[in-house]
Amino acid sequence: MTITPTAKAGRAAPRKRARRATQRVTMTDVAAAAGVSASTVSLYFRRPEAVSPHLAEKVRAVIDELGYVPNLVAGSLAAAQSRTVAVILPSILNSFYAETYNTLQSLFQGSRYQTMLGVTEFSPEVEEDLIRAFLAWSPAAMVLTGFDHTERARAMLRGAGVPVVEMWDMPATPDEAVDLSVGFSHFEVGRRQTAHLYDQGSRKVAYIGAAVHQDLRVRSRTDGYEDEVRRRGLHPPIALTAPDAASTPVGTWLIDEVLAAHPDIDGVVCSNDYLALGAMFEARRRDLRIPEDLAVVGFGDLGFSRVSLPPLTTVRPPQREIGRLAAMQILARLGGARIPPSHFALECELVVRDSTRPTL
Amino acid sequence: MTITPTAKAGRAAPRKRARRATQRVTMTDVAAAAGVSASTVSLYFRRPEAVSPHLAEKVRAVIDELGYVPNLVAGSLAAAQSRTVAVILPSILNSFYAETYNTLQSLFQGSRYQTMLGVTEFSPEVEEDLIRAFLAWSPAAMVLTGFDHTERARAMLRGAGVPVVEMWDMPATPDEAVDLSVGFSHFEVGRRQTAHLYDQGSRKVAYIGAAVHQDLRVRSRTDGYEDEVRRRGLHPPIALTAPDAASTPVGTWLIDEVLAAHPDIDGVVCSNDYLALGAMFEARRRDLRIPEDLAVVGFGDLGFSRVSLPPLTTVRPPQREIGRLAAMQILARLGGARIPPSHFALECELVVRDSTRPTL
DNA sequence: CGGCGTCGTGGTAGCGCTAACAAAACATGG
DNA sequence: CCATGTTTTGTTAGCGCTACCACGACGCCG
Repeated sequence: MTITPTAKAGRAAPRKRARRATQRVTMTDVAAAAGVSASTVSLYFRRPEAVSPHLAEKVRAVIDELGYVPNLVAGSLAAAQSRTVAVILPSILNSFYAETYNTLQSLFQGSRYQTMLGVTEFSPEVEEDLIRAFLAWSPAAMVLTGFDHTERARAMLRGAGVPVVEMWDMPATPDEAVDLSVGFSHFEVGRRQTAHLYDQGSRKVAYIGAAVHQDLRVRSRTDGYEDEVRRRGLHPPIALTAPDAASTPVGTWLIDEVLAAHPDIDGVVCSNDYLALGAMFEARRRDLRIPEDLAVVGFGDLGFSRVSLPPLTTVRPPQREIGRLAAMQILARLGGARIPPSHFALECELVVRDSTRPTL
Repeated sequence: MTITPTAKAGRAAPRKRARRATQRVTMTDVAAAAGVSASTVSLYFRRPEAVSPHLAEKVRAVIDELGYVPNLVAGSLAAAQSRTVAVILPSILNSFYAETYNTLQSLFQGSRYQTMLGVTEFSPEVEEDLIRAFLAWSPAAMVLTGFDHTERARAMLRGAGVPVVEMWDMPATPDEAVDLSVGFSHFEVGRRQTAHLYDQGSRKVAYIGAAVHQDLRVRSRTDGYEDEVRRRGLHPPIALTAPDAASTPVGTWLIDEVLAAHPDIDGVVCSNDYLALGAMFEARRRDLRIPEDLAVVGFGDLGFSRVSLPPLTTVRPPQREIGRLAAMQILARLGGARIPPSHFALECELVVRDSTRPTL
């Protein structure tokens, strides 16, 4: 005879549903301890000045005593909006994007908004996923880099009903942007870098770029270079680009290739200061004099550019200013201002140093 | 006779509370359209394999058709936990921390967790605020850098009841760590950098460091340097440090100062490759030969170190491996594994290049 | 002094989802 | 074919907060 295993004794009357344990201090606890209603506590957080000083003091004391931390998840659900701003960057290894993020974070933090950062590594598909994920958190605003999104991403952004800022580029046409944008013309930057080399005496100027296929902004700078070369008409454009991310080793490699094919170039425009640094290392290794034999101009004005050997002429993008303007526009909108979709065009500064300035 | 302004007509019977407009597609909409219950849709998202293929197909179709995006805020509230991992870094301008973040993001994304990034700029107070803000989102886990937190921050972390990983350092005693940790000994790194210079023939080795007061890890490396110098007993330690963030210009400035006070040093340990780069630029500007007159060792193995002039000897920290291990431990815990608080000690690799290798 | 607007406070219905439970549908074995 | 498991699906009560509304207490004015 088999023994019935685990003969469960007659199950008790349908016991009360187990209350899900959450030992966390809630707003209701605070209200009870302070002898006020939950709405008063809520009001105290959202508009402290609307609560009488007497009660406010009492609430404050209880909050401190109990160590109450408001549950933002619940708050965001009830308000159908969170105090979160989603920021999407192509890369944070690129220090200019990183600096823009720093500016954004500190400005938003000052207004009690939390930033969430996502990194796409230049893939529009990854970007689409990130946008979807962030939107599921009902952010108060979205900040993106560039205008290169998938159709679906664009649709989600349009339908989100929150301020959207696209930064670090300029829309070709007004409706290329989803909403607001802050940036500058990379085409102009490329042209200006190139013109500067000719103006300093170069007669044959090449271009080296990295991540061109992923980063449309690099592409625009390349276009600016080609345009200026054609305008001068001294030689056909010589542009060599690598699919890899911009780095110093890639710079040495690219300049090596360019010099092999065109030993007579006397100037080179680089899509990035890291590339320029690599190019300069390689040039010196070949005993080329900079700028006499090869003038070099970069982009980014990274930390080392000021003190490299020789100091590097470069274009300084308004990294901080981009972040500041983006944050300001968003905060104004969130504050109720009716700002129409618009673009804020900034300028880059050409910082001339010895890598293009012949010593007399 | 005054006309009553805006004589509100006898207010209608307490009208039904205005339903807050939310045109967003909800799970209930999906359920209705698919002819199933909401919990089936919910189940479909959490454990698709538990739903019969027939219904799953139907649900999937409706989701696509309606473009439904689950509201994670509501989900997190109900589940009392979100699929979010908070990551706090001291800086993202420092590319090794940035690389660790990249690794974390991609690993967590693969397991459908979203990362939230906060940057402290090396301030424990900012860190405390960030921790408080993140905790209000009930993250599934927290990842921090180092062990230097305020007492309140530590208390919050202990009470959070979620996995906590502190990375990039080694706890002095087991209970210095809140929970899990992944890192390596910076003291050992400092010692090893110094020993290497002596072993390569240097007789008088100085140390330059940046951000020492903010970054305890730099402090540990400095201690390692001093320990090794004392052990060799050839000269007293010569350490010069700057409060600024590590950068190439700071490197040129520091080596300048050191050489002014101690013209006879023949080796320098740098807390960071950027500093080392600056030091090398300045040394070459003074026509010092590297490594014959001055050997240089850095830390970080940044992109340029491999191709600089000369290539830089440096210590390569396991940036990716730190991120990978941290993510693995957390995912294991979240998957139900019972891992006790523990430390994972990693090794750094000394990469010897020409800046310390005399050419024969 | 009564009516009315304003201010401060409290009551309460959701926000959209998950988890616990219950019920239904299906499978299995004697 | 029934008794007994095992899936699969449905029902419902919250999660902790905010927004809307109601209400009482004042201050003000004619």
